[in-house]
Amino acid sequence: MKSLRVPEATVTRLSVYSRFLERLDRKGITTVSSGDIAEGVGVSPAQVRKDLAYFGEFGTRGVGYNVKDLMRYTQKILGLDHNWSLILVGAGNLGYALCTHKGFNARGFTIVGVFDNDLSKIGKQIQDLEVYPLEKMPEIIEKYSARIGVIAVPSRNAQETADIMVKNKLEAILNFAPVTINVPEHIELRNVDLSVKLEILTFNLGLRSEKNSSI
Amino acid sequence: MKSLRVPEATVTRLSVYSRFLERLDRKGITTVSSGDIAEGVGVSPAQVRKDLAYFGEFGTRGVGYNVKDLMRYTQKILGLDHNWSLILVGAGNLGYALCTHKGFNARGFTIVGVFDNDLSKIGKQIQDLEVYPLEKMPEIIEKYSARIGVIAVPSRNAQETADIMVKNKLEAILNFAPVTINVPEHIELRNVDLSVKLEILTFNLGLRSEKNSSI
DNA sequence: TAGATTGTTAATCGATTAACAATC
DNA sequence: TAGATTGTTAATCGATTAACAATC
Repeated sequence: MKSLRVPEATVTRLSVYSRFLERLDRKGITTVSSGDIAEGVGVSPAQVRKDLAYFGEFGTRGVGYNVKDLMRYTQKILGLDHNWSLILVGAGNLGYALCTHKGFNARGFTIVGVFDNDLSKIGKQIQDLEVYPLEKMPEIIEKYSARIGVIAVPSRNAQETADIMVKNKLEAILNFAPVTINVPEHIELRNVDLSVKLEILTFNLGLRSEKNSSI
Repeated sequence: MKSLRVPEATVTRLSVYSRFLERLDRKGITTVSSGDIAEGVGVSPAQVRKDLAYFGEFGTRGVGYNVKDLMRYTQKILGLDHNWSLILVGAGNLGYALCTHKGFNARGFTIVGVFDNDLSKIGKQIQDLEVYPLEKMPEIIEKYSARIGVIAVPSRNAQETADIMVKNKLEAILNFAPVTINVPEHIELRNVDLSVKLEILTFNLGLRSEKNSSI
């Protein structure tokens, strides 16, 4: 597996390809072409081949790709060939939702600890997890070798939560709070903002209304 | 407000600027420079000015931008100057979570109807919303002039749900199911995949381990 | 006026696409 | 072999950045 600068968009698409391949595999389909994948996920065939080319040669000229093999390759590339333990901070509505969300487990992500400093939440049970105070974080991280933290606290507490995660040696953070947080260079940080995509929709609906009204 | 091809990344950043400006406004700060915004949200000052330039001239040379004004401009551009009614299909864990999520309301999005075809879910109460059967969708869309639908059903039901939304004249769809769905050209569609960003993190952590092991 | 910061142009950078030789 | 599809190069396209004139 080559190791060079891969566009983040490529990694995102790889994740989509991976899911598509899983579906084909479940259907019992054994071979796909870049064109099939492209059509299935809504990109160009050249894009599919180029994305894969960052990581190696997985196909057979004149034939296409073996579904099961390519599926496993993409999963391996994305790090989905083994389980990941997640630490989650914030036992509010969003935190609760993320804990009960089955999509994470399906991709090999397991939330192994939920933390909150709100006394009214500590001790509560979320499925088979008990909400712990933040002090218990190091212990759980150690126990499950967790490397990734998920922030599901209100915006005003997001930065301090990130700081604690960094102090506790987590290496990557997924932030659901709609606020910019700062972490040292060596920490991987990504934000998921649940309403940004909605705002893109409303932006586009707005553009559309303008066009109509100007006719 | 000019109407030209605006990069989607610009719209996404605009949403981030908007939130940052709201925060400054709450703090009572009245003026910002592109450099301040850039530092606050982690982009370059040129990027900030360029993004704003798609929509007009909002600043004063030598001075900067008026926080309150720019905040309102960005909100208006994003369509956040008025409320949007959302229809949600899928009353499972994710659907429940989205209904109880306060972040939507904070940005002017109100879920006005929750639908599911699962008999065990119909009639249930999610906060002040009752889960209705899908047949009731046209009525609710009409009543609240909803234009946007949110898909929170399992992947296998996502396409049919989208089809129903299209048939019911919704104009935009936000899809939380991790599957590619097809809609007519004139429908705005965006996907939110809760684990894609996690996979980018695991991809990067994987790259890192490789580097370390190759030392 | 001097200092600061915008708005905008031109240069750079990077990603996507088209095209085709390689090859099954 | 003929047909098909990959892997890869070169061309295109688009977005970001640097730089600076405009101007408060």
